[in-house]
Amino acid sequence: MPELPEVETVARLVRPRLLGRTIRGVRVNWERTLGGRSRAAFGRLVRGARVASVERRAKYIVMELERAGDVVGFLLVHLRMTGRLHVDEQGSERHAHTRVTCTLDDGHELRFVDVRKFGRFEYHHEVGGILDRLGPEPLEQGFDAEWLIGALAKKKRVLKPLLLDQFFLAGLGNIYVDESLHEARLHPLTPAHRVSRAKARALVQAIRKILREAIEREGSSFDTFYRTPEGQPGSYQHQFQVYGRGGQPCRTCSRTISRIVVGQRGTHFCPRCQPKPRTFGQAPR
DNA sequence: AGCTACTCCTGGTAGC
DNA sequence: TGCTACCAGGAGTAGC
Repeated sequence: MPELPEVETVARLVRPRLLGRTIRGVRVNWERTLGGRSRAAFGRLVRGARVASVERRAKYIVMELERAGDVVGFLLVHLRMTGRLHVDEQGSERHAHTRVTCTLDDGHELRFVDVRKFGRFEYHHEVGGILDRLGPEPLEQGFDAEWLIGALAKKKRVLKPLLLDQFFLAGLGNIYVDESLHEARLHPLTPAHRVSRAKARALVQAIRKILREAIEREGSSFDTFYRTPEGQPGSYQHQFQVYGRGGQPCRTCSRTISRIVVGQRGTHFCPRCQPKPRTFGQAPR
């Protein structure tokens, strides 16, 4: 699933191909991808606009659109499970699951391909209302041990769903939460307010390290879905310590990795490296 | 506040 | 071989 490292990789690769390009035409093959706007309205808003910037915020790719030098709106792209962005030559073979196509003024097309149709390719006049509500970026300044210690103390939720919550912390998904919790040696069911200061510090370091390494390897590609816009798979999946490794030995201690379900999500951890905190699972006394 | 369940989707695969 | 049933899951929502 595309998470922060995959989305960052996509943004970096499409940016130089889109900056300064003007969108000449739009074709929509699956209207729901537009997030509620009609094909006609979407086409009207986007046609003739020029791409002024391509950035990533959380798991969104955000493109500023301008007309006559003024920013008039944004394309907000979310890959969800299986979304991919391609910039291909016009007339080149089109992927069967292409949902939205924007023809550009340089003979290329921006194509949004998405097998499972969960992804979104939306136009918004403003994005502040959406993006400002999200939690901090894990690789930027607002995310540090001091912040996390304070934030965890206020929450009674368990770590796994809390770290998946984009309003708490932006960008993590199922893979990198499991990997980060293993790296920090924290059990996924640990209540947030019971995480020690030392463990919170370890978690900050773990998240930053894992995301940086994953970006360096251009993300993870363990199935046929995620590819970089160059068509290349990422390679971080070879570094997985726990994700998708239920029943296999832990690479740290050789104990068998457990797979449980937490909040409808497959959750992988090492019972020895990530022991349960003392007081739960036992009868209160 | 925070939990569960449900929805959106389709390709892959297990089981027969 | 061909069929059915089930699974994966990010995010939004409803209900408790």
